[in-house]
Amino acid sequence: MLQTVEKAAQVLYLFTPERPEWGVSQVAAELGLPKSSAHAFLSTVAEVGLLYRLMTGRYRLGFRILTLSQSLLHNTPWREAAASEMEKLRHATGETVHLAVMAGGELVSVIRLDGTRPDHAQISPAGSVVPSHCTAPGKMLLALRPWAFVGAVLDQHGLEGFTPNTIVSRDELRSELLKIRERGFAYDIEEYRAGVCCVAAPVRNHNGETIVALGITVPSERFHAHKEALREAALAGAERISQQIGFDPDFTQSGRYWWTSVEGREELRPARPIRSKRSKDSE
Amino acid sequence: MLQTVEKAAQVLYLFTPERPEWGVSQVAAELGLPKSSAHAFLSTVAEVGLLYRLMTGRYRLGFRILTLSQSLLHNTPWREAAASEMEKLRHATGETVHLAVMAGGELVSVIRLDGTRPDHAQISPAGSVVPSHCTAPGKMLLALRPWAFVGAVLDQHGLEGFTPNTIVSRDELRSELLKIRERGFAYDIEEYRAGVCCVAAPVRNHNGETIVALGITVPSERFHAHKEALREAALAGAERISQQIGFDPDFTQSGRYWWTSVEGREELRPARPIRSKRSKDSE
DNA sequence: CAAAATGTTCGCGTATCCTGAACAGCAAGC
DNA sequence: GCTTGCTGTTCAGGATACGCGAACATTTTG
Repeated sequence: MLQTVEKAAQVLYLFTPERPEWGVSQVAAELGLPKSSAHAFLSTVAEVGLLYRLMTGRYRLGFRILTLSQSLLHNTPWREAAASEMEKLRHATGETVHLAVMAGGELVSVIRLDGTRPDHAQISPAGSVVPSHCTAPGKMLLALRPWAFVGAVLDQHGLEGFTPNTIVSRDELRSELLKIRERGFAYDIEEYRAGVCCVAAPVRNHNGETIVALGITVPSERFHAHKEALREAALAGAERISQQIGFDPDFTQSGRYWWTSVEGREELRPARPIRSKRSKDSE
Repeated sequence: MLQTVEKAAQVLYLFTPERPEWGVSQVAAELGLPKSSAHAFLSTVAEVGLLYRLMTGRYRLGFRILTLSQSLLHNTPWREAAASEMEKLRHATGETVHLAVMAGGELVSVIRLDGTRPDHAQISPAGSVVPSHCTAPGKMLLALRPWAFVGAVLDQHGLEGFTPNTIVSRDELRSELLKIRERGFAYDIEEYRAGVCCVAAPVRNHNGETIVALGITVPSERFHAHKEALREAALAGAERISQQIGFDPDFTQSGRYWWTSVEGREELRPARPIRSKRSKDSE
């Protein structure tokens, strides 16, 4: 709903570190809009301060972003607690440790700690957006959401293939998610980047809901040599974080459909009774 | 234009560190919208990841903000150069030094360095939004914009009074801005916070345009005792920063109306010839 | 100097958003 | 307990505001 706002967000999200500057025509071409519409969007978003207009008529992100960012970090105290636990995990394993949440159907990295080994896995920095269907934390978080949600995400972002191992079939992904849900952890065996694997474990709050996922990312050879140990480390780490921050009231964030199940039978216990019984678990 | 997007931004800006959580009814009451409209806005903005929906139906900022913030900081290299110069200034004066830009008609603090003296002036942290009509950097930036822009800003945000010294009359503000423009610096004599004064100087790029302002904020007694010295320090500091970062191409940010003048006669030289001759210097 | 690109403006038609009223859960209230 | 206020949510009709295409102004390319 409110497609105008959705499109404005799309425009905003075009501004990445790799491509920080956009003009009207470029935006129009990229999003398939008429130039005049692109102009209206850029102009309006700039007017409210989220973009800044250069003299040339091109645009960059505006400093009002900084304000929102401050507000966000200020009321996310659990970040620090999680970071300190993750530091221990990095020290123990020497590998790259990261924490991610889902936002807007994609995976956003919240904390990244690079491994201490010289050949630690390189992953994208905190704040990055990565697809959810081909990363361990992404699949972990998808697995604990109802299929209706997963379907909506896939409709919107598709199942892009990055390596030969990437799951690009909906059915295959579905059974993978069911398996992950049952086991309680997720693997990514070179599904996003060749030569890089990852294990992810869910961080739960006191209601058993999973909002964020912890991942340990490791170069393939070493990953396969210590698969079980890494998995246990991830699970234990996620568990410790859960205990530390699970009762933080700020941590009860959730999407629209937390409690419903993947299959339709197996059901997650919600914190409070379900209110609307929107059982159109379509597709 | 695009009032839908504007309202969505208004909704987003409600989420401050002091008030990080909002429900549908609260937003509706605050912005004077029907509940259903507030619902649509919150719901849509959450869908794109800029907000996050709690289980209770209340909302918080979403982590997609983090992504934008990363992009912004990544392509704002002049922050570091400015910060190092400001550090020198803090060391020399012992006072609180800050740097601010205008975004969405209000003043956004980009860098804040607390003074080293035990009784240094306390100001709001980086990322904060403060009014522009009653702060020294705000008035400095307004003064270098055409009156049409100033008028639009005042129409939108009004002239709220914070202390007996706050300028609340449009005419009075106008002559104040003209004076500031002529002199090249701005004072704030307890116009925003009682007992606190500030001097601001413009940071210019190589075209002579002013995008950011440097401020030194000081408790009133000490301010009046060293008024001229502080002013010179601010001007010199701003000048050094200008020379360091003035040629950074990222620093040529500008609004819609940079070049036109306050009065209609006196004219700022633009980098490139003026294109649109929108001379509706209304009001 | 010509030509293709840019950002910008304007007006019309229609799709989209805004609204108000009704619904469903929840938390207190005599 | 049942009721009264409060949440968030849904729906459908009517009016507004958005999106489009064409034309303009300017700059950069050839």
